[in-house]
Amino acid sequence: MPELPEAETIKKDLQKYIIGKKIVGVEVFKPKLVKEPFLEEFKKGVIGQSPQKILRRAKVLIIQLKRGRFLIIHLRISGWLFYGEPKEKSRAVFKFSDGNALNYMDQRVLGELRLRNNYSDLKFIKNLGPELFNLSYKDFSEIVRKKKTRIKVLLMDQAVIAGIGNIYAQEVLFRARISPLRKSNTLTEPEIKLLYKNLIKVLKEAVQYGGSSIDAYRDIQGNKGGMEKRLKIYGKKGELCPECNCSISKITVGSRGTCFCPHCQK
DNA sequence: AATGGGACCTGCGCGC
DNA sequence: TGCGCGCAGGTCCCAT
Repeated sequence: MPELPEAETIKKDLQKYIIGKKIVGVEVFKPKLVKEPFLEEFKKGVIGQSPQKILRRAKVLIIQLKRGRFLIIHLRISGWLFYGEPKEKSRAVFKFSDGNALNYMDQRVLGELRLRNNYSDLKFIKNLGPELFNLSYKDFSEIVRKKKTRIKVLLMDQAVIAGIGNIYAQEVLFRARISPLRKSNTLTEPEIKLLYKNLIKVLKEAVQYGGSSIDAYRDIQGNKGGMEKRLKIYGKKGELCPECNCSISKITVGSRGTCFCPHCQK
């Protein structure tokens, strides 16, 4: 679910709500979520700990604890966090000494919880390319001109640029008027410029509006994001294109559903 | 090397 | 009303 803007929203919320508080209890209702160490050791290691700092790398949340330990939360597709009363559908609950709980919510149970001494050698961290907001136009342009893969697949390749997923890839391509099927190395200089500009603009806009709540995603207080109302193409198959009034198409690109306007996006 | 499909899971909405 | 199917924000693994 969460792409960069949703993860960034959660990061800011966590900074506001859990820094310095003490974890006094942990319950895990879906043991499969805990990838390491073994469940009992995970619980023992987390209890008594206190979040010092919240980090984000791409779509992954990293909670820095004391004594050089890190609680790593990968939300995958349907994960989100809720701070408050323990919730009925929680997959895991971290109880704090102030009586509140950080609930790990995840309809599809595809997420991951890990307790480790480091995070940089985890596969889904170490293989990441540069963060989108740290990527210069020069570097972006070089990547796009060099690669032959379809542009949408490239945008979603975390080893190339970290943080973009299926919602924002579609959204950015629509705004840049580029077909998701175009081979990366066929983009012209003005197209690459427009794409870069929109990448930064749309993702910043999404952070500003607290991410997109298409289905499950909520912020830490359980509120919807504001960005889904501003999406122009994602999930709008059969609706009218806001630019040209043509019907919006849906195809599969990189084995993911992809909406686009065949008239506007060339 | 790059690409495509399936697996991992649950639950929703749709059509019959 | 009930059931089966397709589909969903990510990532990894395998076959080609």
